[in-house]
Formats: sequence, C-alpha cells, structure tokens
Amino acid sequence: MAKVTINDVAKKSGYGLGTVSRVISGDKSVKDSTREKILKTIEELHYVPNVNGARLRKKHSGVIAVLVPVINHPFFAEFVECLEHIAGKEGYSLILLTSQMDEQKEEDILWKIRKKEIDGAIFVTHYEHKNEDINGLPLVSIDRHLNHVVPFVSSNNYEATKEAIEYLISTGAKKIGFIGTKPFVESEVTLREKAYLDVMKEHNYTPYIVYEVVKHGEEKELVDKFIEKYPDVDAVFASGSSSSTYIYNKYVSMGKKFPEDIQLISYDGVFNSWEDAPIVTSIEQPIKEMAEQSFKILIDIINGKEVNQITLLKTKFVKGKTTK
Amino acid sequence: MAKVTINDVAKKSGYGLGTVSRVISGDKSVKDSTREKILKTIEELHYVPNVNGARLRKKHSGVIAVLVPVINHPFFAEFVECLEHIAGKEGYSLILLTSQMDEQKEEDILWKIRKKEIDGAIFVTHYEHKNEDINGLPLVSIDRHLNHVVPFVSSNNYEATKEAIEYLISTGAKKIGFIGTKPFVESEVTLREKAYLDVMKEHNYTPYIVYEVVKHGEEKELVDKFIEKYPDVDAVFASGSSSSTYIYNKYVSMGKKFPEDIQLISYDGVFNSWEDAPIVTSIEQPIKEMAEQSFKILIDIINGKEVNQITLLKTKFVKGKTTK
DNA sequence: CTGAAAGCGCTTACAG
DNA sequence: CTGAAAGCGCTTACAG
Repeated sequence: MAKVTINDVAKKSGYGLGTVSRVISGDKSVKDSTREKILKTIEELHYVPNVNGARLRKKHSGVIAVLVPVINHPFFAEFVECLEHIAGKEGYSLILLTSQMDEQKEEDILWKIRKKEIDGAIFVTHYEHKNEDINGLPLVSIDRHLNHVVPFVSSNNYEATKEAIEYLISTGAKKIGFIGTKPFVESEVTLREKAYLDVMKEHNYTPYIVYEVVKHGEEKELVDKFIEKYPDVDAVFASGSSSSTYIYNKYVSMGKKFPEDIQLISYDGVFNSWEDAPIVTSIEQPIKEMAEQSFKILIDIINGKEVNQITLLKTKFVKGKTTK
Repeated sequence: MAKVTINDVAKKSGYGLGTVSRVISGDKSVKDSTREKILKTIEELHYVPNVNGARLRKKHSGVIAVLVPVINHPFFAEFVECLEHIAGKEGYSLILLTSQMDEQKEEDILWKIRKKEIDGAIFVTHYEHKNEDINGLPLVSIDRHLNHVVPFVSSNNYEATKEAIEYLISTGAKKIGFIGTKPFVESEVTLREKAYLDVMKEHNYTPYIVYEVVKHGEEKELVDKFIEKYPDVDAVFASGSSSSTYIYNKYVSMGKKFPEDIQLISYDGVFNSWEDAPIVTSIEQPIKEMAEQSFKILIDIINGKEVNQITLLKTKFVKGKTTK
C-alpha cells in the first residue's frame, strides 16, 4: 500500500520514466508493444499519477473556478450546472465560490489564479476591482463589462426588454410598472431599466418604478413596496425571474386575474422544473449557451488566443399565461 | 513580469529559502525583524507562492469536492451553498460535481482523491460502488449508508415521517397518500416510505402510494400519476419538497381547498426564498447543520481521527397552511 | 522509438 | 533562530 510512483512503474516495466510518462499522456511516439507492457505494469501496481507533480511541472492545473453571488437561485444554479457539465466533458475541474455571504471571495478567486491553483475563472462580479488587480488574468465576466479589458458574456438586455415593453403597450397596457434589483455596480443588466425608461418616454407613458439594491433572496421587499406604491398598474415588467412567482401569487391573492386585470413579463425565464409549466410570460436567457460561450472564451484566453471582448446572446420571448 | 519564486525572495532578502518558507507558513520560530524584512521583499517582488509546489511536497491539496445529482434543486443548492461557505472559511477550496447528467462523475470523484487532486469528498451517491473502490478513501455520504464503512449524515427520516403521518391521522384524515421518488439505491430516504407503510398498517389504513424511480426534475410525472390513480384522498405526504409546489398548485387548480378538502405535508421543507412564506406544511431538514457535520467529519477523516459512522440530525415540523 | 538529466517551486528534517 | 540539502512526482527538451 506504499504509494507507487512513476519510478516504480519504470523500474518494474524495465523502461525509463520518460517513456512511462509518454504512455500516460497518450504520446503517439511509443511503440505499441512498449505501451502494452507499461500499461500492464500500471495495472498491476495500481499506479495512479499524482496530479500535483504534473501541475508543478506543466505550469497549469486543469482547474477553473466559477463565482456567483448565490447558488440557490434559478439563474445561477442553472448556469453553474451547465458550466460544470461542460468543464467536466472537457477534462477540467470546477471550483465553486459564492460571494454574497462573503465579499472576500471575489478577491480569493483572483488569488487562486495567481497562486496557480486555477487556470482561470468565470465570475458574476458584484463588487469593484482595480484594473491592476485583474488585468492580465484569465477571466470572463458575466453580465458586466468590468474594465473594457475582461471579456464578458451577456444577453441582449436592452433589445429584449424594449420588445417586451412594446409588446405590453401593443396589448393596450396603459400603466406599465418596472420592478428590478439594481446591480451593485454598472452592468449589462442596468440596460433593462434604461430600455424601459426609453420606451416609456418615447410613448409619453409615466414610469412606475421600484429599482433598488437588494440581496438575492430579498427581492420580495421590492415587490411589496411596488404594490403598495403603485396598486393600480395594469402591467408589470420584472427584471429577474426570482421574484416573478411571488409577484404572480401576490396579485392572485389580491383577487386580480391574469392577463385581464394585470399583465406580467419577467426577464430570465428560469422556472424550476418542479413547478408547473411556464405560467409567467418571460424573456428566456440562453443559459446553456452563455455557459458554453464563457467556457470557450476562458479556455481561449488561457491558451493565448484572441477573443472578443463582448458576447451578447439572443434571448427568447416565451409567451405564458400572464400576457394578452 | 517573469514569475518570481521563493528563491528570488530568498536571494533579494538575503535569507535562505527555508526561512522565507517559514515566514509564509507563519512559523513562529522566525525572528520578528527577519520576518518583516522578508515580508517587505515579498511585497516588493509581488511574490505569490505557487500552491502546486507546496501540494506536491506536503502531500495534500486543501481541496475537497462535493457531488450532488443536480444543483438546480432546492435541497442540493442549499446544501452546496452551506458547504461552500464552511469550506471557504476553513481555507478549503470546493470542487463541484453533478452526476445526473453524467454517471461517470461518481467515479471521477474517487479518482480525484487517488490522484491527489482533492483530499476527500462529500457525496450524494445514486449509484453502486464496489467496496474495494471506496474503502480507505476519505468520503462522507449524505443520506446513504454505502457499505457500513463510509460515514454518512442524514436526518431522522423514519421518526419524522412517522410523526407527520400520525399528525395527519390525528386531524381526521382517512385516506392518506404517499408520493415519493424512489432512490436508485438503498438509502436513509427509503425509510420515509417504510414509516408511512408502518403507520398505515398500525392504524389499519389502506395505503395509496406512488413511489418510483425518476430523475430530479421529473417528479411531476409521479404527481400526475398519483392524482389520476387516487383522485379522492384527503391527505398527501410528499417525500421531497421539489414537487410540493406542483402538488399544491395542482389541487388548487382542481378547485380543492387546503386544508379543508385536502392536506399536504412534504419532506425537506426547502422553499425558495423568492417564493411566498412557507405555505406547505413540511418537515424541515437542518441543511446547514448537515453541511457542517459532513464537513467536520470529512476533515476528521482526512486528519486520521476516529469518526462516527452514523450521524442523524433532527428535522423540524413546520406548520404551514396545508394542514389542519 | 527511448533514456538520462534537469528542473518545476515548494517544505521539512537536520544540524548548528 | 537560520541555512543547506534532499526530495515531493512529475514532464520535457535533448540526444541518440
């Protein structure tokens, strides 16, 4: 049970450790008969290569990290799940970090790169970073253009929101409200509010808006506030799916009927598979594609390739039962 | 920008690399004035220790892994989130693996231990493992006694379910149904069905049960099947919270009133924070404590300490609006 | 196609 | 309190 190393395999098989290493890494330049013998020895000895030796020597780890504010949230959970799947398929391990309970995690992820624990990271950052801290590091940002250097992946927030609001107008909605969690920092997500305001202005509609910074998991407060402040709107746009179920239930319990009395559209369109079919009309983000793209871009950066700084992916308008 | 190593720090500061290493690791035996000088040099050089050198030498990685079937599920998401928080606080990195899309991940996690990528793992295993594959590895299982060697952490499934069913009986329920996802393998979770059947028998009640193996995310099928098969029950016990919202909505849409016409209790009691307050009466698992315990046990194993093979944590009965 | 050698960047007894 | 040396387990030019 003493740990067996590549040296033991070399000795027992009668070959040099270079050759053993080549067999392990799948190097083509090894004679078939040699490979077979070495493979047999590996089996006999129950040899398992130690990754830390390899990582030290090769100068990369085959590990990436993903940072999200929270994991128990439909969008982030789905995103991380997709990413884990892709990373696994491509032979990468995935380290998970959540930042809402501990801001420090955003720093941690940078340090993990510097100390060679990971080759790079994909993050949904909510805090500020100095350029000097992030420049040159293999990073991909979701929804946020950090410093015009770190590439980011997002959805077409502006256009999608604009279309949604215009759709509401086309159905005859007169008093259209907006409920949104304001990002801690400048981000693509802020374009949802901008699109809303732009359309309101264009049509000479009065905006009814509650848009504040709250933590994930506390979106309900905004909804309650909105309903109290603007009890008589006839349509609501919710920027973020996490509150849409709550909004829906709230109006139902007030005796309002969808879509006759009130309409609702939410961004994200993540509905938990254990709930009923999509009830709320929503702008569905291409989460899987976002995960694929951000992974691909990160790997390209790691491999020194050129990458696009901006990647905006198309959302899908999914009609549910909350709009006319 | 050439990478700076511990040697550079030693040279520039005028000390040996052993001393530099001691400063980095916080060894007390270094003179204060020496420490300061070396710290200053580290700063000047922007030196960041390479973990792979240390890991190779120290023979452990400071990384653990968690494996769950899926992450986009209230129980697992919450569990992983708690675990990530604890691991981070204790200086461990956490690798995430999800197995439902790819069974192979369960093997992967074992290999990661053998190749020294991680020091150990906590897993919610759904597949079979040979004893020879897992014995001696630092593992903690959730909800499942794999082989009477791997320690496991679970909740008091049997007692909690028994109490819940008896509660339903005490309120006058006569036709009590059970909807559950059957685990792929023997597990503590199977005790929920056993408790249900035991109570039914004891009271001479007829059991109405739908209990089948389905994937996470496909629990709805069981619900639909149950309702079709037993349309006239007056109480339902759902083993697993993931379908309780669906069950609730389903009966409501059928025109039934909770708790007058039908009662509902679900195991888990995870409700998403973005939904309304707990509506469904539930048996709430102490997820945070389960994460803490499994982490602690894993670290103890890694450090060669003795650990209990069985850890059953107490659930909490949370009365909602779906029971009398 | 294969071997011998150098070296990745650390830590840890050991000696003083 | 500190230094010099050995070694953790690999990979990769280099030479043949």
